[in-house]
Amino acid sequence: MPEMPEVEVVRRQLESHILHKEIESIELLHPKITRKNPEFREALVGDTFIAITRIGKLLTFQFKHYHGFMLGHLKMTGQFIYADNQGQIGGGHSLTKADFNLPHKHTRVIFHFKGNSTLYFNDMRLFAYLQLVTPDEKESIWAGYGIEPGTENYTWENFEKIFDRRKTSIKALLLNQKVVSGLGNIYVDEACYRAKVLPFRTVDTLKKSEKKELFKHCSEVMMESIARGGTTFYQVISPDGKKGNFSDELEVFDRAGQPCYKCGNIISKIKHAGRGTHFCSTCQK
DNA sequence: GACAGTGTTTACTC
DNA sequence: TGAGTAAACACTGT
Repeated sequence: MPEMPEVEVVRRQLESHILHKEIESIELLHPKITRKNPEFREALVGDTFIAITRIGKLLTFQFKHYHGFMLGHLKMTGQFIYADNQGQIGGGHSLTKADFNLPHKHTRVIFHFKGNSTLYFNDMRLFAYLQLVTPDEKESIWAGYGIEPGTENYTWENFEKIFDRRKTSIKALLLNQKVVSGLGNIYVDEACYRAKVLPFRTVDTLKKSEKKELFKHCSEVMMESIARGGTTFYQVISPDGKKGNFSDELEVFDRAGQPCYKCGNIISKIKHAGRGTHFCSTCQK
């Protein structure tokens, strides 16, 4: 599910719940999640999370003692859920881990903290991972990411350069994490709609004014989504067990066959760049 | 029951 | 090097 706004919401909630808590034990329920690293548990038990950062959709955890990082990627269906020592999800509202049947058959890793709180890492499809890396590995992985909305390197000067010598489609370019980091299928479709460009156009046909619109809306759509807790369709994704409500703001994604809010034309859906792609053929050129 | 589709990324082609 | 496709997997919806 998650794109950058959803991962950022997860990061913030994890930060508020698990920092400075000592890891008492770890249950590894599926070897693939930790990339079959036999030292995973041994490396982290007794240690403490001290920082959680993010680049694009990649979470990066830092520890008090372990000299290295744990990278966490949710891919399509990964989720973290936190339960406090009373079993309350997110540490104190009406939901409990019984409401989520935790742990369940898709729970892959469980962190037990001193004081009896728990962090569950669930993933249905087994694409997600929690991986230990050295500081050098972390640096080189981070260096591979493109410019990211909401950070200082997301400037018009840098954005304009991503179109140089490229002939791929707008959608394929914006989905490429090495070029722009954080955008996924939902927000690319939404940004193209707001910028009034068709996502399958090749980037060499874009006018400067259109590139400027994309620059603006790629960032705006993600910032608005973070403010609303992200986009959630049918799975709860955040450690607090709460749903984001940015799905109420989606103008084209998942709206195939329904009328465009601006012109009333029916929203189209095609497959492009290997992904479901939504657009209004009247509003977007 | 079979099969297409799913929000990500990467390895593999050409 | 860039671009397109399939595959990793387990579900849901038709």
